[in-house]
Amino acid sequence: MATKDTKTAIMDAAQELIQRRGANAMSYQDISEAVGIRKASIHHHFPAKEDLIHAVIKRYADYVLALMDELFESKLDPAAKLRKYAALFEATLAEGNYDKACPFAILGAEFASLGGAAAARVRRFYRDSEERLARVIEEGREKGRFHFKGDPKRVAAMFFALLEGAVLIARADGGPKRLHAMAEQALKLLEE
Amino acid sequence: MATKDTKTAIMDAAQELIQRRGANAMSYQDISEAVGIRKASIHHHFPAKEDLIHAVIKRYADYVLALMDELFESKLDPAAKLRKYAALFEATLAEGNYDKACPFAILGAEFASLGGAAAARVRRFYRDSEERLARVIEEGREKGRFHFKGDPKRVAAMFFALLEGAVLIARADGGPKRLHAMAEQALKLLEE
DNA sequence: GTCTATAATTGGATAGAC
DNA sequence: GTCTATCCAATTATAGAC
Repeated sequence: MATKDTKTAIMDAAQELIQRRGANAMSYQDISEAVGIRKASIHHHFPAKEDLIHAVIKRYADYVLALMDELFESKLDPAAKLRKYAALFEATLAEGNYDKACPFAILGAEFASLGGAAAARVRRFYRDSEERLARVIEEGREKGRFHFKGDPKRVAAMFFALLEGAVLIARADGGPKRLHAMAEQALKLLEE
Repeated sequence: MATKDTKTAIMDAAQELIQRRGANAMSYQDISEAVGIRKASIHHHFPAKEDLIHAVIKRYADYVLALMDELFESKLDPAAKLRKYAALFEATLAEGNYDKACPFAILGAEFASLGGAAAARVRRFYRDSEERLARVIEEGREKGRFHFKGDPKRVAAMFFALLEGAVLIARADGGPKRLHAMAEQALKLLEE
């Protein structure tokens, strides 16, 4: 197998930098050093920084949403599905130096300085995630595993916001274990 | 009354920029234009950008934590206390162009590029907020208003993460109403 | 305390050779 | 597709006059 092509290597480096420091704190110079090529070469693949950011988050969204589909369409118990979903956030934070967050948590904070295409992608990822979560939560209620009043969509939005917020907070204090505790507490409230 | 002193005006402008765009996307030039002074004058009050960021978040933390103390020590019902607390986040988002978030949600995302003093403040604000919330949540359980299994501290951490995440997500999609719906759903789960 | 002027560096981006 | 060389704007920060 040929070594990873340059375009992919650039996107990988950019994604890591975004997850650790944010898109505003990421420069072509940083990527250049990580990948081992010159700044001008990055511009060949991604003419503007906005193009690179957009490509990275599109790839990430496609990947995560496909993962969610696979997980949520499985035969697992609805509670187990949500636990495995939450574990994805924990796994991200547990990588390397405990300083990687979900890119969409970071970009939510940097929303105002995103280009139009990237901003639309972020918004869409929020909607797509919540929509999928809502189906699992509804399934859980129908099967008698979850007990709550109100719209499953609202519970889904709540659970999603909790995880996105928790990944930022736990990164600053407590790490993956703390993130796990927060998600688990929400699940307990639903299961009660 | 004399007009607002320059130092305060600089901090006000910086805070707004942080809440809208983030600390990394905020420059002395932006502040200079907002306040109507020269860049060099800002350096007289805050020699380095890190000093300014630290001053702004210290002031904000002191303000919010004092507000929380006043609210949480009142005679209100514990559920009403949490609803009023959540309303603070909604009010922030509802200001101006619906694009202001809690500074500590933004700075959680920018955590890696913060100076040591600012990072410590952010961490401390998370802890202080959760500690105060935990007391109200415990009070609610003792009074039979909230029903849940597990540690009140975990519920507090969950509720806090939910609000910090929700303010970022709702800013991108749905606005204050959506933020309200998410907080309300969490309260319903506690009250059930 | 505020200004002008300027330094020193970094950032995103382009032209053109190889 | 990658490189060298370069441009231009922005950014943080300082020196020194008023």
